[in-house]
Order: sequence, then C-alpha cells, then structure tokens
Amino acid sequence: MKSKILVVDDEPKIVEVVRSYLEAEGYAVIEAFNGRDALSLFEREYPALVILDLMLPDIPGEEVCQRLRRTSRVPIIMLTAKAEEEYVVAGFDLGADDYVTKPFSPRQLMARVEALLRRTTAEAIPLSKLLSYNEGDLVIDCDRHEVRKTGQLVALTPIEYKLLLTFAKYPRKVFTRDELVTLVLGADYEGFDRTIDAHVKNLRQKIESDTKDPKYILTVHGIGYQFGGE
Amino acid sequence: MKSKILVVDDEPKIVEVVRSYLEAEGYAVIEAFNGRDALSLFEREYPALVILDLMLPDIPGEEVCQRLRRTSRVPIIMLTAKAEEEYVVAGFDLGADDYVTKPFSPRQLMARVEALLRRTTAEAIPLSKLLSYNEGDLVIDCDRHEVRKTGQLVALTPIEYKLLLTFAKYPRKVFTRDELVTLVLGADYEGFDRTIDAHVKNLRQKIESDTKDPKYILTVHGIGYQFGGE
DNA sequence: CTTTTTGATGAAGATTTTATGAAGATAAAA
DNA sequence: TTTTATCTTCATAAAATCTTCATCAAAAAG
Repeated sequence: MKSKILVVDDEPKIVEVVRSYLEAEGYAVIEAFNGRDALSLFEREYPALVILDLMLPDIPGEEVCQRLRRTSRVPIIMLTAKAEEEYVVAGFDLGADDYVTKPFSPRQLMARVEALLRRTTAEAIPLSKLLSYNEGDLVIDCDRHEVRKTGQLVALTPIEYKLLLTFAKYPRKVFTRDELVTLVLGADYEGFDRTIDAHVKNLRQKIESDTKDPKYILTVHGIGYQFGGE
Repeated sequence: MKSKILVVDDEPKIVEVVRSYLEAEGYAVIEAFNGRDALSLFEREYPALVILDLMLPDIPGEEVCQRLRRTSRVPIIMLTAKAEEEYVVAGFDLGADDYVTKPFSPRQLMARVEALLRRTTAEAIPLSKLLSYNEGDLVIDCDRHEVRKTGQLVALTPIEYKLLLTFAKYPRKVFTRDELVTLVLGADYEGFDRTIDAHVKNLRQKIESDTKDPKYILTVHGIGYQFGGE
C-alpha cells in the first residue's frame, strides 16, 4: 500500500489534476480547499506528504506550513504561483522541503514527490533495473535476469545469479560465508559454508576478466567476500 | 562547524560562485571539475551534500549520481542546463533529491541546500558505523571492514583489524599483552604473548605517520599497549 | 654511567586460509 | 527413465598470514 498524500489548493481544477496524477502512481489522495480543513484533515489522517498552495481563502498557506511544522516533520511541497525569489526563499525558511511554481509540470511534481518520500521513508535505495559497472563492462538486467560481460551474454546458474545480486545490492559490504549461505542458499541450509567458495569460483570465471586479479568479487581474507564494482 | 559540501561542475566559474555563496553561509566546500575526481573525493571526504552538474568531461553526471547512490544516501542536488522535463524526471529517478536548472538563483540554491540538510540531519541515519580519529586522519568503517589512513585504504590482516578494533573500542585503556592475546587471538591461544608485539609492529607500519613516534598505538612500558586516538 | 630489563624490528619457517579441478550427488528437463 | 544441468564435497595446490626467534635499540634500575 502506497502513502497517503494531502493536497491543499483553493482551485478545484488544480487539485483534480494533481489527484489524478498521484492516483495513477498509486497514492491515496485526500484534499482540502482551505487552510482550516487542511489542518484538521492533517490531524485526523496523518498523511505522509503535503502539497500546499500558498493562496488560500482563509488562513495563508505560509501559516498553515508553520503550524504543521510545530507538531510534525511531514514533507511539505509548496505549489504556488508566487515565483519571486523572495517568496521561494521565505517558503523554505518556513520549513518547506520543496517549492514548485505554477504553471507546473505534473510529471515533474510526481518526481519530486517520489524523491521526497524516498528520502523520508528511509527505505533502502531501490536498485535500478539496469546495473552497469565499469562503463558497461558488466551489466546486470534485473528484469530480464540477464548478465552481460563486455556485451556478451553470460549464462549464470540460479545460485550464481542470486549470489551476484546479493553482492551488488550491498557494494563494498563484507559478507561472511555464513551470511552468504543464509542469503543465497537459504536460512535452512544444512551443508557447509565452503560451498560458497565453489560458487564464487564459478561466478568469477564468468564475469571476471582475470580470475587471478578479480575486480568484482574480492576476497577478504579471514572473513569472506565483498563486491567491489565501481 | 557546519557541513562539508562537494560541488561538481566543469565550469570553474560556476563552482566559484557556488563556493562563495556556500562559504558565506558557513559551509566547508570541496570541489571537483570532473566525475572521476568527484567520486574519489567523495570516498575520501564523506561530504554531507553534493551539488552535481550533469555535463562533465569524463563520466556523465548521471552515472556519477548512480554510483554515489550505490553506496550512499548523501543528498544530491543536480544543477544543470538540461531543463527539459524528461531530464528532470530522469534525474530524480537516478536518485537525486533536487534538480535546479541553469541559469539559477544562488539564493534559491542556498535555500534548497538548507532545506535538504535540515531534512537529512533530522533523520540522522548513519549509513555505516564510522570511527574517525584526528579529523579523518584515521577512519575505521566497520561495515566495510575498511581502514583509511589520510584517505588511503590500507589493507589490514584479520588479526591486525581485530587488534585495531579492540584498541579503538576502549581508547586510553591500557591493555596487558595477556589481555590482548585473549581478546584478539582467542582465549584458547597457546602461543606466547610477544606475538602481540609483532602484530603491533605491523599495524603501526600501516596506520602511523611516524612509527618512531606513534600517535595511535602507544607503548606502556612494562605493561603493554594503549590506544591514544581522540 | 653501567647494567639490566623491556620493546622494536626483519626475516624464515609453520600454519591457516583460499583457489581450483574433478567426482559424486541431486534436481530438473526431455 | 534417461539425459542434462546444477550443486556439493573433497583433495590438493597456491597464497596469505601468523608465530617465533635473533638482533638491535630504548628505557628503567642500580
């Protein structure tokens, strides 16, 4: 389930546009057309993010922002026609996280919403579908389950692929053999941990240019292995 | 002391302008004029925020962003002439936190820097456990099992690493050789305690600027050793 | 100031850990 | 069932690391 977002604007048309875009992205949208409703709705619904117009019929948007900030660190994007530099700076000073001026690009607004939520929900940074290392020397295509070495498709076994992805997900992290066993072979694996060595060997033969001097899967002597791709 | 900010742009003039504004706000500024320098500087200095141009002479800014995101959640503001919607959206998709188009308003940029830092320092999620001594002269990264001396990665053997961590865990505490043997070589160690001396020697050669006058691993004559980092 | 004790250092052999190829075991596909 | 691909284990070779020792330098004691 995706996050709930509060959209506050006195122009119903704007709210409608923003709502449709947000819902297309899977967000739940709640709306307010004035400052008073915005504040009470915020109290009741705890949205994950607020998109706030500055020109509201009752309370000025600036004050709404300030009041929200008294009790909450909710991400706030100001969406307004006031484009002058002093307003922008003032908006940030009031505690806004972003400031978008009308007329605005809905797609760009969506991108900003996602960026802000990504930052605040503190989720792990999602891996992009296409991971590329050393200017395309090694490419992992997560969607297609494909790995290419200097453009050539290499056939990885299921375990090799999983091992590579585990490494790629946490570059530079040092994994002990036990960790790798748990992550790649499963928590209930009974066998012994040196099996990982064999898989590392096979994987290296497929993706390293020189197995004697590996660039991707590095040995951490006495501990385990580490992914060192750039 | 305010945060350290990395500014990356191939136009020295832009870097100069941004630097002057940032310094006026009290930030420490480090600069890079190409992607390669940006990445190595980032690794070395761990800045609190990155301002990144997209058009760089060597590696495209997009790739720099992606690479940073593989290992770090550092806030990234893209500062670029590419104003088209698709570029903006793509920039956010790569993991940028904000996107500012040239020509830009320095004051507005400052406001965005502050907003982002306000947001991220509030989270204060340490990415990896870093122990730093003498203003970054010696840095221990526990997750990555990495030790850096003046930014340079030093390769420690398992025992050296464990020894260093044992010291670092209790700065100023004086350890007898027997204690170190038990903690580092194991309670069931049979050998003799002067082995520790050899490991201390090797460790000193890797992390001390002057082994004749050690700053970190100090000898306590007649007793043992002590870690003297700040 | 000399003697005695303790620490520092370089090098060699011993030990531990990792790499690798191959064989048997297991699982999946035909 | 047969065939094929994959996984696990094992034995051995190779590499990295650890321990010890002999020697020299430094500190404490007499």
